[in-house]
Amino acid sequence: MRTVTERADVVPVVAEVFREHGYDGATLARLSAVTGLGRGSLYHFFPGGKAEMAAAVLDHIDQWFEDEIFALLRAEEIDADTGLRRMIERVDDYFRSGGRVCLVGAFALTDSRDRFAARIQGYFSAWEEALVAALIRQGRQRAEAKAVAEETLIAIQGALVFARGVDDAGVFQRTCERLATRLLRP
Amino acid sequence: MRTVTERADVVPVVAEVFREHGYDGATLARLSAVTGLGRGSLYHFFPGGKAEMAAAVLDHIDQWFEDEIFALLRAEEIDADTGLRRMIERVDDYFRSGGRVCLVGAFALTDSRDRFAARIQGYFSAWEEALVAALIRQGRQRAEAKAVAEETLIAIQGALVFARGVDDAGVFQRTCERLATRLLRP
DNA sequence: TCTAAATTGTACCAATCGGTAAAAGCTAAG
DNA sequence: CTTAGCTTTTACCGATTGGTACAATTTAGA
Repeated sequence: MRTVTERADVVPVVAEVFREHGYDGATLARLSAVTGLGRGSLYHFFPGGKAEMAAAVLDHIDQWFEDEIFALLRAEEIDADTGLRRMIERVDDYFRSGGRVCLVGAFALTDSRDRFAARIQGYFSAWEEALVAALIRQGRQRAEAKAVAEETLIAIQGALVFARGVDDAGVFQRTCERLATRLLRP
Repeated sequence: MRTVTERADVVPVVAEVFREHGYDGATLARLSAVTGLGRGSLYHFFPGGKAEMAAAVLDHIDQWFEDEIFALLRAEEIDADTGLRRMIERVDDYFRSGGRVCLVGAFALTDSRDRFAARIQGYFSAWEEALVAALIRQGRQRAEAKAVAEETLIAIQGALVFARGVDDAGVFQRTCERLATRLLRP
């Protein structure tokens, strides 16, 4: 091991601070405390400060979804239904059945959206396009596929907000079940 | 007029600051600037400071939805379908077709939820219950009504997040149209 | 018009904000 | 063992944070 701490190691833990507190609520003091790194070390890894940390977190999330979900939906060697079923499973797992919030969705709601507009838009668009591809491979018309994909992403984001609002994990699980019956061909 | 400025006058303008910037992003400097009131005046109307302002805003929103939407859904003298149609119209109007965000939803996503958990939960529950009442009056089974109501609130919240994320007002309008066909009896 | 209360402006507070500089410590290659 | 470069610590910066105290002002009722 060349270094005790690597930038790659600190990104996921920094991500949870942004996820739970939002951009403004993620103070350097908290980021420092939770990573165990002093301000100096933090600025060594992220010379751009808070903004660069948040950008790195968004890139990290993008990459995770690309590898674990989008690729699955696009892969020709995987049955479309199988890909869609796995997407739902992994999404349910990733968001801990609604116990975890979508960092990108949370950023989209406040004025932190303006700062990271391109990354936020990229996340949603990439997901939507991958979903459309799978739905078309399933045999659907492009128009129907686009509508279903949009509905799906809306349901996931909405379920995360609603589940947190009423503090009920059941909301997200019921949504995942509904999505399964709506997405999978009978 | 007894006073030039009343607490009731400042709540709506303060609300927009919380809506656009979130709880942490709504600084006293901004609240003071946008209301035209100095810190002293702000603390005269809201001795509890920022937390009391946010609480007042949440109460104000609660009241608006109660008067303009929930009452409509519960009123026995109004046809259930009519009430549901008007709800969709007023929601579309209130959220400016997705150009405006749900303050309660935004609060639910960060740790500001803990501070205002009861009010946030109350907002969502009241809406859901009013919706269920209208759907039952429409002739649906309670179980189906609950499922449709939950789906509806999820769709609204999700559409607001998604619309802002991809910066496309069309998202919210399409969602409203979908809701109309799903909620109204043919 | 006088007075008491409601309202506002000014000045201030400690704490924390994001960010910086540079010395000190550590690691791995030569 | 030296050295060069990565990493961390420590101390610090000015600006801004939420909040307070209180005098000055305005208002409404007698």
